[in-house]
Amino acid sequence: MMEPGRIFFDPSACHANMLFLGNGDSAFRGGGRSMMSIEETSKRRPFFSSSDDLYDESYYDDQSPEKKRRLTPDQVHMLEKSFETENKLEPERKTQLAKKLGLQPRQVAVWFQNRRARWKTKQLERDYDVLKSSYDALLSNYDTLVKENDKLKSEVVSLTEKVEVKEEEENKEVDELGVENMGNVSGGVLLMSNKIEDGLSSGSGGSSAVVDDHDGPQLVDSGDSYFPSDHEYPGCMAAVDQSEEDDGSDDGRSYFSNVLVAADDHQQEEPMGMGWWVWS
DNA sequence: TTGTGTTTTATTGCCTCC
DNA sequence: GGAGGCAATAAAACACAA
Repeated sequence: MMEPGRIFFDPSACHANMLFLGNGDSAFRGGGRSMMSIEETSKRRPFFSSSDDLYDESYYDDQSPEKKRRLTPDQVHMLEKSFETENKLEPERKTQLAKKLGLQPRQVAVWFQNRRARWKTKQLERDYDVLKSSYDALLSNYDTLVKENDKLKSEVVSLTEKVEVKEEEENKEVDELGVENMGNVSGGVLLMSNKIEDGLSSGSGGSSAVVDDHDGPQLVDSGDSYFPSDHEYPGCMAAVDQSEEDDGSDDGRSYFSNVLVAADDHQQEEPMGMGWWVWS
């Protein structure tokens, strides 16, 4: 059984690559690259007809030299390993890889180019997921805060009403006493003074006191926040923990990692000197 | 078997860097 | 101006459901 990759070491098979790819890596590049001629275009080879063909010896014997092939699993594996090490290809490494794999340098370059594009697409998907999780968490916390705020507002209204009722009762009492002690001014003043003192001392048990300062009752801040503390709503600004997804072999590097870095401590920072990744 | 969506390999044109 | 990167795209291979 001939190993699928061997076709690329076979001179006749290499001829097929040459026909399609031209004579060198830069043969098709812009500037110095020459455009593919009509004749060359017409010589495009089809890929393998099926994955079984990859291992079918007769397939290689029978097919015309123009047949374009998919890379063998071994070739892809080696390319993946190389990509994992470094996602960009210096000319020397490209030549070495091409020799090793029996491919044209141009094929290796194209494979790396396409592989980078695939990586970028995946990365964008991951970034989207992270952002969406972060957004959902923020939205949820916002709803909680709105509800809490409404609850506190209704409490304030209720307490205010109670204070007003009590004040009215006290005013009535004072008025009644004032009528009874008409002519005894000093006694009335003394009684009113005592009532006021009683009222102040009886309402000062909590951390916040309601007092009458002529402009209506107010909440006096005793140090506790009106709003729920950060302790009460932890992670309000933090993104949801992003665990490694899919095959786990890719990095969590983000195209907008700066945006999320403060929000997600768990976001993995890839060593950008091209520490590398693979997903299968 | 066939239609359809996805993946892979390769081309093209434009851009940037040296 | 050449080399190489990237986005967009073509087209064949592949996967899979009906």
